[in-house]
Amino acid sequence: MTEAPAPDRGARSRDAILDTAGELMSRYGYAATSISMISAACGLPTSSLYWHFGSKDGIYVAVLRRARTALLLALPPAEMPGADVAQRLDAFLAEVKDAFERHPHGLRLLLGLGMVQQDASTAAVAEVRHYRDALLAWARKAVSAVLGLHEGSQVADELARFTLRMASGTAVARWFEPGAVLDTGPLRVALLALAAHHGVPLRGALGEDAPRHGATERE
Amino acid sequence: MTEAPAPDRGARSRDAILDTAGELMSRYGYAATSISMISAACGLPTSSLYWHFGSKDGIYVAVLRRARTALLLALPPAEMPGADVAQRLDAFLAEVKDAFERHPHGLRLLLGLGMVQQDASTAAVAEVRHYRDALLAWARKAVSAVLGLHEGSQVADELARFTLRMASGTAVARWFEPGAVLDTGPLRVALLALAAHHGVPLRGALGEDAPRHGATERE
DNA sequence: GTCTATAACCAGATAGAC
DNA sequence: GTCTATCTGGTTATAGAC
Repeated sequence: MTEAPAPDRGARSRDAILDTAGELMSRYGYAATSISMISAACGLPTSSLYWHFGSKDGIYVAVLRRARTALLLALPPAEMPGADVAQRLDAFLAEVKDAFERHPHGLRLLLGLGMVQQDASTAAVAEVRHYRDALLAWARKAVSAVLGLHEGSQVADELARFTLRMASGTAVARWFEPGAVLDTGPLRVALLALAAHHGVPLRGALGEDAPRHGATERE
Repeated sequence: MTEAPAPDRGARSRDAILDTAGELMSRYGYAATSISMISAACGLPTSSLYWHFGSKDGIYVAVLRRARTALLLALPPAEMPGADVAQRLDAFLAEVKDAFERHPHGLRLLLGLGMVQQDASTAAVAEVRHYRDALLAWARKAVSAVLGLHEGSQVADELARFTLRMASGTAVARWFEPGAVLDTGPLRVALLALAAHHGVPLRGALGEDAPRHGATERE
C-alpha cells in the first residue's frame, strides 16, 4: 500500500472546502465569493463542492455553523476565576480578545452577509439569526457572571449589547486596519463605569487610576 | 407646452440613479446589487446608467461620495454650544444620533463593501478610504472640542475610535434589529469615564461616582 | 467521492437609432 | 439623454464517466 487508503478522504475534502470558503467569504462577502473561486483555491472541482453541500447556499450555511460553534467554544464561559470583579473582568476581557483574534472570521462572516435579506434560503437566514442570537445569549450570561448582575436584568442586557457592538465595530475597523484588535483597555473602563452608573456594587474594582494593588481573594 | 421641458432631466435622472443605487447597495452590498436591479428599481434602462457613470464601479464611487458629504454635513461640527462638558456632550451625542438616523445608508455602505480588497478599481478603494478617513478626522476633532482635549493627543484618538466603533457596531446591529439606534446613554457614560480615567479635567460632568480632580491630560 | 464537460442563465458592458 | 437590442464572459448547477 504505497497509497494512503484515506478512508475519510471525503471528510478531509469537506473540511478543506469549508476552510477555504470561510476564508474567502469572510474576506469578500457571500455574493462576491464564487463557487469557482472556492474550487480553484482548494483544488477540488466544483462538482465536488456540490456533491458535499448541494448549493452555494449550503456551503454558506455550513461555514457559518462551523464558525459559530468554533467561536462560542473559544469564548470564555460564564464562570470566570477571581474573587472580585476586577480580577474576573480582566481575565474575561483577555480571553474574549484572544478568542476574537484566534477566530477572526467569526464576526466578519456575519458582516459579509449582504444577501440574507433578499434571495437567501430560509436555512441561511435561520443560521445567521441563530449565530447572532447565540452571541447575544453568551454575552448576557458572561457579563452577568463577571459583574455579578442578575442575568435577566436590564443592566445585563445593556452591558452585553455594549460589548457586542464594540466587538462588531472592531471587526469593521479591521477592514481598514488589518491589525486592529479588540481594545480591552477602554472597554474595561467603560463596562465598570456603566455598572457603577447603574448602581451595581463593585467590590474591589473602583480603582481605575489610583494604584490599587489587587485586594487578596478575601474581601 | 403640456410637457415639462425639463432642461435638467439628466441631472434628475442622475440623482434618481444614485438614490436607488444607494438604497440597494446599502441593503445588499455592492456585489449583490446588479445593474439590472438598479435599472428596474429606478425605471431607467441600463444604458442610461452607463451613460451617466460609465461602470458599476463608477456608480459605487458616486454613491459613496454623495453619502460621505451628506453624512459629514449632517454630523455636528466641532464647535458645540454649552459652557461645561456635560452640556456640550449631551448636545453632541444627540446630534450624532440624529445624523446617523437621518443617514442610515452612510455607514452601511462602508460595511457592504466586501469587494474593495479584490477587484475594485483604484477609484473605489480610494473613495472608501477617503470616507473612512474623513469620519475618523471628524471624530477626533469633535471629541476633542467637546471634551476639551488636545486634538492630536492619544486620549482624543482613543475616544474618537471608541465612538466610531460603537457607531459601526450599531450599524451592524441594524442588520438584525432594523430599529436599532445609537445608544447615547451608555456611550455618554463611557466617554466621560474614559476621559476621567485619563485624567482629563471635566468641570461639571462628574455625575457618576467619586469627584475626580483632574491631573493634566497626558499625551 | 472525484473528475471532465456542459447546460442554462444572468452579469456587466456596448452599439446605434432616436 | 434615453431607448432597444445585443455581445461576451462568468455564474450556478448538473450529467455521467471513472
